[in-house]
Amino acid sequence: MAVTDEAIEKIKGMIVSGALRPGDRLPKESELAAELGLSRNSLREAVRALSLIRILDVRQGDGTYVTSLDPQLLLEALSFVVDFHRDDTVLEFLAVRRILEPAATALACPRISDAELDRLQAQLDALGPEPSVEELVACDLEFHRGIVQSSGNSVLRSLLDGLSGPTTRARVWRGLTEEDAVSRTLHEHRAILAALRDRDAEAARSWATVHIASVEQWLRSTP
Amino acid sequence: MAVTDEAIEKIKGMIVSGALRPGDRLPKESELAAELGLSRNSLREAVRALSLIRILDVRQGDGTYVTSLDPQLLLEALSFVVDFHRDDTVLEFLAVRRILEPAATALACPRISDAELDRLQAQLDALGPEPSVEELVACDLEFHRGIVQSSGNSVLRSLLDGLSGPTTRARVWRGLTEEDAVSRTLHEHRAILAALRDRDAEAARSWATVHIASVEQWLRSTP
DNA sequence: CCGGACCAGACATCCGACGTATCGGCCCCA
DNA sequence: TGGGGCCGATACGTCGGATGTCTGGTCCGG
Repeated sequence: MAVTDEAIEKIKGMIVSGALRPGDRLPKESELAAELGLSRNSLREAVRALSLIRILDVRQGDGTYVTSLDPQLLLEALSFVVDFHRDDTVLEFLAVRRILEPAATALACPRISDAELDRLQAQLDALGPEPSVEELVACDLEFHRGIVQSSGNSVLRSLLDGLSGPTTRARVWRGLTEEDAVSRTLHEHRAILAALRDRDAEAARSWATVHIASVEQWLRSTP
Repeated sequence: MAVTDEAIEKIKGMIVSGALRPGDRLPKESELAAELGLSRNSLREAVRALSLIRILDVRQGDGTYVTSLDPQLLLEALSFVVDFHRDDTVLEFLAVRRILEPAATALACPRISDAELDRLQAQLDALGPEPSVEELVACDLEFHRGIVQSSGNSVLRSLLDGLSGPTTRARVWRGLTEEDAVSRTLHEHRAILAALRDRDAEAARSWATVHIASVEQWLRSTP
């Protein structure tokens, strides 16, 4: 195995074993390189790789630190990876969202605060009559994120965040600019909010399912 | 932004835009470095980072290639990331599995082949009366993987694979060595198989839920 | 006491050289 | 002529050192 890969494994080992804990500072590059028995250049490759997936946080002029290792932070890397997927797998991603999102909505039902419901409602109302694709994407993202956030499961939240990042959503909405599709989707958003307000978990779950399924069906019918 | 990060973005852009397609070979390091306007060392850091998450595949003496970009391959990186999570989030991961796994089992119900069912059955039967933790983990992993594989959704498959990798599962099973917990879990495996054989999706889904919930409950009751 | 200049430390980037694995063509030997 | 091994070209792997740039803390003057 290459020395760089060894270094990645060793650093991973130090973190997993607890020798390095979240927030800890690593020895400076030259020392760590000597310690692991490789050159500073090769070590930098390892550090850079771990930095890309948010395991390490390097600050020029300061030092290299272990991140908080929060699920949110780590799964954020998922978003980066998802961006590489080709359009032909968007339906598979949507199918997974169709599983997770209703469940998340049901989980959020008894937990979401009235203030948050008000905020989401206001956000829907703020959308003008002729929204741009960018506005739709941002609104859609914020709406679902707000609900999932209230599910109380940070792994679930990060996963859905990553799976339906800006790229994926933009792909979907780009195809949804037809008038009726947009208005129907926004209507479904309102229905989900109403069910949450009634604390009716089963209705909220069903509306979430219907919402995703309708998007799915729309995508399937238009090549 | 650092030149290396720029390089990562540029290479990502080349792939997402279609200029580089799966299987394509990149220009050699020195050329690509000149093209992107940075040194070979810095470029190597970018390539190494993208290689860690399976976007690129570097072969010494040959060249650097874009991977197949299959969902399976890309989400495989998820497993690496998940390994870093601390034990206190294992319940959140399990909660997500509890959502995904029953759905995957239901999806697999009409699709899984008799041959695959036989294979999984044989594997369960092959487990001795005093299995080691390693054997239990391997068996558990293969059982669920076999079912999820038959769901027909490669994103779902990869996601569950990544979420419940060896590390996570080992953590769970390490706490499950008590006699009755093991036998009960294995019994649930058999029940899931039986439901699949009957092509009873609702029963299969419920057994899968019960299966995960019981593990969850067990973990929750033992600090 | 406060603010700005200064300085040491640590990461960022680059260069050039050498090691090593791979591939493919050339040559030799049946 | 067909096959197999040798060998060099090619490209990644690793290294050491030099220099730039940024950050944080210290020290001094107002």
